[in-house]
Amino acid sequence: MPSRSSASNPSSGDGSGRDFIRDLVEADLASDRFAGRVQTRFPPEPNGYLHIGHAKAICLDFTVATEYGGRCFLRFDDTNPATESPEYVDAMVEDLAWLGFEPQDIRYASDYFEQLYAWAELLIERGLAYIEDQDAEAISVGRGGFGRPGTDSPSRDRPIEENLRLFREMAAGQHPDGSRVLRARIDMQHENMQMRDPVMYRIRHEHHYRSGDRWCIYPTYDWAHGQSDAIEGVTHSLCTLEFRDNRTLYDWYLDHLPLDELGHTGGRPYQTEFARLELTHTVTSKRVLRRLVEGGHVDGWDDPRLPTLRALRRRGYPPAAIRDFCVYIGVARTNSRHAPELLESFVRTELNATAPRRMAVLRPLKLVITNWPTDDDGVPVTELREAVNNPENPAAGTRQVPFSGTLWIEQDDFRLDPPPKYFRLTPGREVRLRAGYLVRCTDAVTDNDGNVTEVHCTYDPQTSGGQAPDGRKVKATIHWVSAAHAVPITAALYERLFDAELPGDRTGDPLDDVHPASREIVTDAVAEPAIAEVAGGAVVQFERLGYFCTDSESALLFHRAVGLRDEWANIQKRRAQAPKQSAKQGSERGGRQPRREAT
RNA sequence: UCGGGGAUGGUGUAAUUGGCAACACAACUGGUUCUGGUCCAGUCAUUGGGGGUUCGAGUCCUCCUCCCCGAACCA
Repeated sequence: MPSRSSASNPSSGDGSGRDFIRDLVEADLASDRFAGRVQTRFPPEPNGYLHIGHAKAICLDFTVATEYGGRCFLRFDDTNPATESPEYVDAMVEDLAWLGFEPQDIRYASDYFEQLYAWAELLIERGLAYIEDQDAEAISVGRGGFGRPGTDSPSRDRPIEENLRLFREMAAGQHPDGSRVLRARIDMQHENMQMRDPVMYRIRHEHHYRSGDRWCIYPTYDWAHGQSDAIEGVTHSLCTLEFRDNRTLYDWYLDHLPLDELGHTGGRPYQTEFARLELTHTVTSKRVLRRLVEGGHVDGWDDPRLPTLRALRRRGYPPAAIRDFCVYIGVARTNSRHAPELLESFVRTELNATAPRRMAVLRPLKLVITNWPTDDDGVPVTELREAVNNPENPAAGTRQVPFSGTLWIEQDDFRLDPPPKYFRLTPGREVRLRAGYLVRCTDAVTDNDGNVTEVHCTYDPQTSGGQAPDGRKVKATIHWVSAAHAVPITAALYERLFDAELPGDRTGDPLDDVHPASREIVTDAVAEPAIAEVAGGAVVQFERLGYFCTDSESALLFHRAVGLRDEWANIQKRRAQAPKQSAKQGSERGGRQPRREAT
């Protein structure tokens, strides 16, 4: 797995660093199609927040450009004033920077409205566009359907002069919303629905966050996108698979425009499609995300359970992990859905190397060392233990952790009646306290209900280095926090927001699959004193528990980014389902097919 | 129904373009270890189905099956 994190060799699963898009770019370079230029763009509509799905497109657009010495612009595809706003523009710029990409320039499709308008008049003059009087429904009917040709609109043969006059009237605000549109005059019988006289302009008497009230007609996506690419000098216009059919139209528009006037060297841009990134148990649809936020299912657009980039940031996912993930999954023309675990594995890989270690106890159980020394006043001695900050990185140094006779340990780390393969503390057994001593459990105190309230141990003063002089071994090392020095913290533990692999697949509404207990707030957790030095937004590893990110607004609130791999949890899981499995096989008599864990 | 795209293990991505099916995630086995973490070693697919061409097919031909996208004045 070393190739995974070596940024020098971006790979697509096989470590080759090649894919069909890079093949195309290299072929174009070899044939000098664009006079040696490579230029891409990331073109979001500013109507929502960037999410993990965008991250893949961003990584592709930017890395393809930079790998070949080209450039990549951020372009806001702001052609629909009804849905867009400057807040989203700012958020996208910010999130893009956080992800680690810097566009050579920031552009706006709205800056091209004049040019688009001029070109539209040109197409009208050439008889390639006309003003349509029919309403949206009539247009839809006239378009026909799959396997059914469309029919020409009565407006289709309107004289050029009249088209020009009406178009100018539309632009001048003389016609109400929805009364007319400008359509390209292509082919109502075309087998590709996109080519059946697509709409180029619609009337919207609406304020645009950038162009203000200059316009009351706005270009559609298809009429704006390829032309914006051409204006900017884009060479490779990368987009997702569902735009495949739009490509024919993209080319048609560009073929009928005087692009030479733009002055770019090399040929005109062309579109290539790749599969978008989808994750199981996850939803990226803006509509659904909005319902989650507005319906109070999550705390906001940066709730750590969401797939938005700001949520991942708040949760503690390092941008490098997201980038590595995007490079790793590669680009293909096959729709695919990845399990979030894969992303998590990149998060662990990154954080394992970088996150400082600390000790914290989520569910405290009191452990008393009965032979711990006291001073002359009978107060238990406090000793400073030296703990390694990151075993993966010696340069991270060490820190002092106060140790004394009364400690908090994890409830999970003690059992009165240990199940098989349980290595942790139990009466009579000796374990190691991390960075401390070997301790042996002598007995435990229980309350009236039989719950363990306190564990008694003796420590071996000879084992300060963590090893016993006589060479005896222990099977477990557990973490702890000195009770007298404990800093109270709050931890937020997350499960996936949706328990269904494909949210909404069952009932049609993804919200029906919202996991009711996707977040657990642990309020009585404690941590070692050094936790206070951790800056907001920083990520630490709580040893044996996982990676936790401090909330930027609340210093002692920790979001768990991801847990550690947990073999003990797997053993318990297997044990829990084992009886079920054998019962099932017994009753089925031939059907083996060992049941796979569905997660 | 028409057009477009696609199908390789539990999952995802590869395969020098007709030549030993590779890498990773997950899982499992063992080793190392002051984190049941990390690390190391190992196990886990004859490529959707049928037929054909070939010394040789994941790759070429053919028939079939299944999946995704497309009929906004959204992008």
